[in-house]
Amino acid sequence: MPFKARVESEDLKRFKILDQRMLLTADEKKYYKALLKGYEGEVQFDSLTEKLQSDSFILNDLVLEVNHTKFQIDSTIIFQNTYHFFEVKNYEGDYIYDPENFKSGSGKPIQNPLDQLKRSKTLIRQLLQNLGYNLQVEGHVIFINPEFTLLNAPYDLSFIYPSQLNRFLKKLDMKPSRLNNIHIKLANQLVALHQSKVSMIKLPTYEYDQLKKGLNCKGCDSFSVSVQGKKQICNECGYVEMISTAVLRSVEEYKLLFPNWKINSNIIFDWCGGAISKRRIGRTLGKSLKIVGVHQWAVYE
DNA sequence: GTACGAATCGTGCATCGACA
DNA sequence: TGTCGATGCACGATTCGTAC
Repeated sequence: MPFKARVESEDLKRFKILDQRMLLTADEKKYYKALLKGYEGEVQFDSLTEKLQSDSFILNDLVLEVNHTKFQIDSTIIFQNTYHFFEVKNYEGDYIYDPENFKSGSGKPIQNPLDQLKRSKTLIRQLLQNLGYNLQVEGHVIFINPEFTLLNAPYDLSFIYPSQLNRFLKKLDMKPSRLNNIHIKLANQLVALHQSKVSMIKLPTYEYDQLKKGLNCKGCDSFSVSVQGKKQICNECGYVEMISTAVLRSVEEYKLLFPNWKINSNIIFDWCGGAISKRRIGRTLGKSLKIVGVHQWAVYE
């Protein structure tokens, strides 16, 4: 059980909704797929670190700030004498190592993860120093995807390839470690310093009118659904969901995309594409949300 | 499988009440 | 004073769970 678990960021959720409800440009789509793949890789790495038996604290996904510089750490493990941090890459296919430019198989230059690692290491050292801790800092780039190959790579202990991952974690797990109150204090401080509201994701611009309205399927995201009694049935995959649940799920999407907008049955009626009557929507909202005000000034919170 | 009751839903109508 | 969205009520239809 990690000291700080990873949660899917609100911006990634927003991107997913936008992908379903509007036509993204090719670049936006590519960017979203890369973000999603990166997140999946991090989750995959989390599932491996969770198995560690040694006395350690795992903190996933930290966004910290030192001297007005923000930086993100995919995964952190605090041992007795060492602060391990990890940059997880879910790259797939052949990549070519070049000290100047890391290149994908197609020859497209990408940022060398070692540069990112060095920068994070410097900032972490500064942060620990500022907080008054004297721990050794070690960083690694984890290539999590088994289909990844890095050509022309120098021997560098900072890179952990898929074939090395299990051995690496096993070695890490054998590290003698005994945590005490100082480590608990550090872990709590890091969680407190974590800037959950800061997002490194750049969302496409969107407006209500350009978004697709309607209820969608929880199983396959299709908007081709039928309402039969109390249930919504997907015409594509056959997934069955209670109407009330589908409406509330849709309301959550609306709230994510328009956090400052008011919610009433009329707006949600439109957001759901008019598939469900306003009275039914009103009843559903009334059961799960708090209503403030009356008549046309009523707002659900 | 059938019967039954409870819960839920859709519809229509009237009413409420702050606002323009 | 008209507008407009929420609300209450009545009624019938549908769905669901339970017992037999």
